[in-house]
Amino acid sequence: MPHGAAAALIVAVDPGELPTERFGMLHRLTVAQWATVRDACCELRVMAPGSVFSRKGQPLSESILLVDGLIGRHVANRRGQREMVAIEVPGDFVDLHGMPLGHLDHDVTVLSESVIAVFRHERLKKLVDDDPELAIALWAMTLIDAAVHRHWSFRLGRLATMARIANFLCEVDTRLGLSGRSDASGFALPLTQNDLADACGVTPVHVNRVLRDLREGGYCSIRDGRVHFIDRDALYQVAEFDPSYLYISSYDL
Amino acid sequence: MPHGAAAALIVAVDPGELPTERFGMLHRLTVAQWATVRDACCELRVMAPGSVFSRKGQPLSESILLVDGLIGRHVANRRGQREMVAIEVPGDFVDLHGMPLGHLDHDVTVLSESVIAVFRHERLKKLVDDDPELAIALWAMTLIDAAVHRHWSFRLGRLATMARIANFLCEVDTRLGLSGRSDASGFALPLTQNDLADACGVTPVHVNRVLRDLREGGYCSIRDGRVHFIDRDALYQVAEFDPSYLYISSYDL
DNA sequence: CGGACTCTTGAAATTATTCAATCGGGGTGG
DNA sequence: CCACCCCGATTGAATAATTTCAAGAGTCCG
Repeated sequence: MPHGAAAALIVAVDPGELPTERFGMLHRLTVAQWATVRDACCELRVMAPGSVFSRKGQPLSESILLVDGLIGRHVANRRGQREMVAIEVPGDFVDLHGMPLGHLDHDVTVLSESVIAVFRHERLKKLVDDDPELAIALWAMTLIDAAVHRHWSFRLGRLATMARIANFLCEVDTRLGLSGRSDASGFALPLTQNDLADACGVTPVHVNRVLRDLREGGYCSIRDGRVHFIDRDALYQVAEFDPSYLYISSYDL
Repeated sequence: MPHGAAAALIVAVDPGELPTERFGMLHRLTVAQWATVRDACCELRVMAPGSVFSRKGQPLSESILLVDGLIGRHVANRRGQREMVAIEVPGDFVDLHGMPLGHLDHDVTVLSESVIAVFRHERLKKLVDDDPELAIALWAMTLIDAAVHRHWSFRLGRLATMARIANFLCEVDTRLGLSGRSDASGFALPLTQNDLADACGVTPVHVNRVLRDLREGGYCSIRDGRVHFIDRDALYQVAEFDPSYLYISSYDL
């Protein structure tokens, strides 16, 4: 398969493989709500990195939950300028907003090999029609998404590049931590410097230099698709990271 | 009253003054839905510019709809750095997301004298519990909010400053146009250059220079709190503005 | 081995910020 | 009533941050 192609489902998996335990942002649902939602899943798929799950404007009839891996959402203009406007970690609904809206304003791209759970809109619609509490819970999950967007605007508009990249890393660390995918030594982050540049609104060359500064400044280093903390507290400090926008305290942990 | 103080309700108005006709984003509701929502309004208020409607973290029991004026939402950190992460125009629900979430991750500030309609969460909750279609419609309105956030991330991350400021102006023009508040000559925009700087992630000094470039480049000028088009098409061009992210085509006009 | 992609570094050019100063209008206190 | 003050707008000059252009090294893969 040619590199960078808009590839393709690798393999379909039995939806029974979907964890019965909540993980990540799914902790916002009660145990009963997750059981209800989980039952509505029609399919599990494994997707290859580089594949495009859906494109801006395309009519949608299903939404997906990320079970494992990393997915990005990108806004692009005609000139091919691309900005990553969101990154999804396990436990996130990637495009639940496609259900009320019908189509998306951005592309959805698989950043690293991912397992996704597919939900047909008609079944989700029935769930929320029948259960106003569940509707509010799912609504709230999309609203946290929006809160993260706001934080990204703040990060892009007001933080200097070192703080900006550090802040991005802290967010991913914190969100991955919600599903046990981060520990005191660091976390897996299989992104290229190009991806980081897309997410942080700078050029790849500049990302490279700032990562060196973070490394030489004793904050963290990135090697082999993994962030290694050198001084985690210092990193959070230089990032000016305050996780309150993630609304984690209101999770049902 | 001291200048810049966190002031104050000017006057309460009879909720009967709330228009029976839909305006702006409210066109996304059906006529019947708007009648239902409108009935749930408990109060109309006029607020002075500079007053803070609500602050990050503060528990909320009501949400507001902007009827007239301009309202900004700001994210700030401890160091006092402030970024405007959203601007609200008439017809927008300013903090509907406060209902499912309970508190906000940002401040809500009145940018110019505004009329707001107040809705108690308990009444909104009852509306959405009783009417799944209305719930989805309100949900979708908050999702368009998120789509605008994504566009702001794109704008901040990928557009050069002139395109960035122009793009901001085009967005406000388009959104104000939905309630007849913009015409071929321009539109009222009672913001300071400082506000523009907050919204576009640059310094006020730089905003000033770029506004001069826009003026001398024959795009638009800002005088007396009003944007005057010199060449509206050229402005939209230099802004690389594509309004699809506003989901206007799916309005019930 | 060739090709594609990623990471890395240097140097020059460009963009944006910072610091400093001026100007004008609107409102305030004397 | 008027001098004063604050704020917003404006400009210049020096400094700092970032991009652009160019080149080279390492790696993976067919």
